[in-house]
Amino acid sequence: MQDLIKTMKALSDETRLRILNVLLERECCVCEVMQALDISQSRASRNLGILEDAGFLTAKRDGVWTVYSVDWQAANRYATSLAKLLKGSPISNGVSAQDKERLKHAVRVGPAGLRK
Amino acid sequence: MQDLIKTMKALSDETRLRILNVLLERECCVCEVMQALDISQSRASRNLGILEDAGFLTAKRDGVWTVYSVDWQAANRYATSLAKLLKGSPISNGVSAQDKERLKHAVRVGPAGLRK
DNA sequence: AGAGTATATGCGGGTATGCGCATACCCACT
DNA sequence: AGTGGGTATGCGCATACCCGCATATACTCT
Repeated sequence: MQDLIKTMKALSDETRLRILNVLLERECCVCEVMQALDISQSRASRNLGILEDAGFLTAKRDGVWTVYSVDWQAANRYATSLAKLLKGSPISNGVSAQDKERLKHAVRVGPAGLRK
Repeated sequence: MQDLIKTMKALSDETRLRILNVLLERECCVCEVMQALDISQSRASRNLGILEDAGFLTAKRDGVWTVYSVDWQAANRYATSLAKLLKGSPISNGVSAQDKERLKHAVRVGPAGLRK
């Protein structure tokens, strides 16, 4: 579940969505991204790093440049797994299983009702 | 693009993913969710509201209870649009279009290089 | 109307996030 | 080795987020 959260967090920022949008066009080094989005160098670098850490991008060194490109395979994996989630397949996870177990015994009374 | 960000933000929280997971099982009122996840009432209510605002849930009043259920149609819409995004279809948006335009003129030089 | 219960929300505090600035790091070239 | 340019990162600040507590609101029943 933590991986899924990291994935979603990576996609819930405008800068990073714009980066992804640009990288879908073609692979870029940091300085190209900063020019395309008209943002600072540290901002570009950091957000590229976050997207890479989340698994959406791969980085390769090309001399002085670090070239980032979309990891299509991983992106597809995320897309399909998320689609599956939203179409009804529940999260297979320890915590989630506990939740569902407790749900079986849950009744329509709130905190006050339970206090009795 | 702001909608997409809101959608992703809604999914980037453990509590909300657990709620979604439980609601995929069956529709629930607030007090059932708080029991299933063993969380406080305000926490359950607030996060249910966030998921509803993002479009994943619909709420209907049933007497004292507010019953939340997954909006399958909307969820499917999100799933497919995200899948499309990750499979290469760029974001159609004013800002993103500007970015791509600037990308055409971007070159492999950084801030120092541009200063010259 | 009044009491009781379920849900929503204002408020304050702790934590996480995103950014710019400055600087460290890394690589190529001389 | 030293210099220059591209990239990563520590730090501090402003802001956003999440939560619990207390309270307000909504609904039902007597």
